[in-house]
Amino acid sequence: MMPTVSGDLRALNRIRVLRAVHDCGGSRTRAQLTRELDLARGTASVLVGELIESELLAETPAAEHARGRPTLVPGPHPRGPQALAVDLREDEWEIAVCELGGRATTLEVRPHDGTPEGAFLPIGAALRALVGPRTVGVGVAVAGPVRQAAPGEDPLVDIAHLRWRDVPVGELLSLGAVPLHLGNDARLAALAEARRGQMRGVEVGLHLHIAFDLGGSLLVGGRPLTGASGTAGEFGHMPMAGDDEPCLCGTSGCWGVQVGSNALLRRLGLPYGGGKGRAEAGRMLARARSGDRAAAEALHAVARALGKGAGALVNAHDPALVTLSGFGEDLLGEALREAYVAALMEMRRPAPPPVVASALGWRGPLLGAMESVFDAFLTPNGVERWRHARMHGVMYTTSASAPV
Amino acid sequence: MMPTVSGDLRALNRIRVLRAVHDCGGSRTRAQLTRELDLARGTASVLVGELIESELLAETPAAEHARGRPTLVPGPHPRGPQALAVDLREDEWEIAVCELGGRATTLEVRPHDGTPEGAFLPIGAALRALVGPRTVGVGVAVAGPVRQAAPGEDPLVDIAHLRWRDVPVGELLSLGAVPLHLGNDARLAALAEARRGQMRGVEVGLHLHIAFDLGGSLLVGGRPLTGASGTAGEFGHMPMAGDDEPCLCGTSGCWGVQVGSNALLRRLGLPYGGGKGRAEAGRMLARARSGDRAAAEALHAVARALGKGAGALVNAHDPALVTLSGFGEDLLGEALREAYVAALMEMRRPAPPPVVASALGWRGPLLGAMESVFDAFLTPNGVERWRHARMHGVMYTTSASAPV
DNA sequence: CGCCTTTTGTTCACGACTAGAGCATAATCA
DNA sequence: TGATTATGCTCTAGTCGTGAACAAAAGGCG
Repeated sequence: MMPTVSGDLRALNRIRVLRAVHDCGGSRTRAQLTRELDLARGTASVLVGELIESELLAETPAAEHARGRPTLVPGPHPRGPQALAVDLREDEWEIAVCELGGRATTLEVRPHDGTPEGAFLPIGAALRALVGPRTVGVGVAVAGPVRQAAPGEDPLVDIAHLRWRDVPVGELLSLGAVPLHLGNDARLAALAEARRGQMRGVEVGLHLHIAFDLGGSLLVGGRPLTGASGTAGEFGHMPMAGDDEPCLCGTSGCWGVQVGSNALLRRLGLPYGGGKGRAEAGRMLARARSGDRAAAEALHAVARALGKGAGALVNAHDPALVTLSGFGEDLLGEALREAYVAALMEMRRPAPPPVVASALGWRGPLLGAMESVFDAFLTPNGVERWRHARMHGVMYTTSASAPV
Repeated sequence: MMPTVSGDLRALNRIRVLRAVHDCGGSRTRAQLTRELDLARGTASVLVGELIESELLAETPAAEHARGRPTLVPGPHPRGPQALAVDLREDEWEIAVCELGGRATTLEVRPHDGTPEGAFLPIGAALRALVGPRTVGVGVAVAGPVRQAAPGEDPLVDIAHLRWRDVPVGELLSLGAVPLHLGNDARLAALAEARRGQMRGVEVGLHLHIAFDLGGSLLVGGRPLTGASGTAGEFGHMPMAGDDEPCLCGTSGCWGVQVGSNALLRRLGLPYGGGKGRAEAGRMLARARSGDRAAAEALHAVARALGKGAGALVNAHDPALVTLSGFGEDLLGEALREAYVAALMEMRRPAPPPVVASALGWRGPLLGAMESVFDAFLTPNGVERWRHARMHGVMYTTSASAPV
């Protein structure tokens, strides 16, 4: 992504325009974009013209006018690029179709039986029915680490709760040449938060996604870190809780064992694990809110564990903000805050990074899956391939026949 | 750093050439560089010509010839940019002068009395005597967190061992308009390791620097993360050791309390802390190597603590490699390795990231301080300011009178 | 010793890009 | 209705990198 010739400049500026339109959800006028991106009016004219011609953007009249000549609003083209996004949780999955600008329309929500085939074969069938000439990629959020041993190899998924080991999601989905972007749910929730949530404009942030257990991601420069093989953010498997309980990951004392709906149900002596108990956990949270002593005590214990670990992570990574998605919102409160501040180094206590609820809640992973597709598309390669495909009337793929 | 006009292209390519020369230590021929950077011969000709004219590079004849016309080797110019680098440890400091390409010449090594004034006033005097028209910045590595509350504000330093709080290093050094780059020693050791050590070419790596206690840095894309206020990498203040001993940072159970020369001496019942005991710790390590039971047991306990925490960090961040500098090299061995693997998630055990000794050892922080200066210099702003200064015969500074 | 081969440095015509100015356009305001 | 204002469009000027043609400086070889 380092331009060396003037042709690269044009490609880069095309992407700057598309990215700006996408990030603002198609709400800015062309004149505003021109100023924001510091382009000459003539340059913007040429750029937008090209993007309209290649069916990447379409302009609609602006609703409100000031004094001068009315300006237009660039937004998604009716035949423009589409991302398919999937959120696969331990107990159900959801598919949405998304356009440039970030509008996501949920098409299907269905439970699954907890086996890789039971989950991914129906998802694959549903996706294949949706793929068309507008599709630029499929993004899938899964509730476990996504591991890519070497670049080019198929990524594998493990979900300890469900006893999934080395699940070849790509094979099970059978999407052919359609680009597949697989990602961990917590990381994708963080990505969505960075683009359209509380993390907007935050240089360094920590996002924690609490569902059955705990996942997270460190956001740097608006992008979640991936690690060498794609499995960064497994903060739950650091021994920060001070106990020695065994964890399904193969070690013991893991922080994640103490945080999440599994931990809550375990503390209340209820059955947990295996991807079951989402509704039950919700009921317990409601009871805690309405004064049930035992439920409240369990919730506070979980909140304290979350706060302590969050404080330790803040010590280590110095984020400006901490956001919580999934059940995290329900854990916010005095118990969390006390444990959090107590875990902070004295140096950080005068101005502790705020801990706040995610703006996207449970929709984070799905929206992040969408963003991961558009992130791959809004690159010189991606956009040039689209233009090439539109010029020659072929499908958009990452393989062959496209200019490198 | 996003080019939009063709002039930015030239500036960017200038930097690509300078960066390549710097990173290879001035060992590549012009023809090699041209191929590596994928430039046309004509372009390279113009670029190098400009860089020589502005006294950034000088060409010397290549020692060995192949068949054709002999090529030249671009290297540092005799009147070219210089960085001053300082490594401030708890007990002594060192100053070196460095040129483009990375050659560092140590000028002075002196002990200090452990007070901010006792350390920084003499350093400031020494630096002011060295500053000249070639100076493009001063880099200082300090053995504690460097905190910048808001951009533009003077960074402050805390070193708990020495009871330093909010030390205004910039004021004490009084360097006037010379750009000052202050950094944590562990982070700078990681930076040096990424540029000229084992971390070369590693996308995601974890570096741990063990001195009196423990510091570290996560390397992403060849750059150490800094955090929101510059204090990322304080991994030692996560409660990963499983104990509850109080830490000078204000909390308890900190991993860093169990790792480093302070921990080693404490386990042996010897006096420790306050920036004293480096030599004593060295003697104990030698004793352990030569078979002393008590010393070996203490060393192994420290190594196990280091291994356990390193494993936890690898679980969380998924690096491809872990490097150890300072005393870390002495802690490598079976005790560390066992604790390390035991702390890894089962998923990571088939191919655990190697844990190896740093290539730069104790020189890491100093060389990292140098790299931090050149990192700031090898940017469009930095190089354009140098060219501007050389054209008008003025000093290089970050302030005023320079083109933005 | 002289000539051919090989590799590198230099020069220049060419195409591509953006900035910026001048002009056209389409609304609001008085 | 005409002045004002902000925006879109068109065209020229300046800059950049490419790539080909040419010059230069060595080694290889008879």
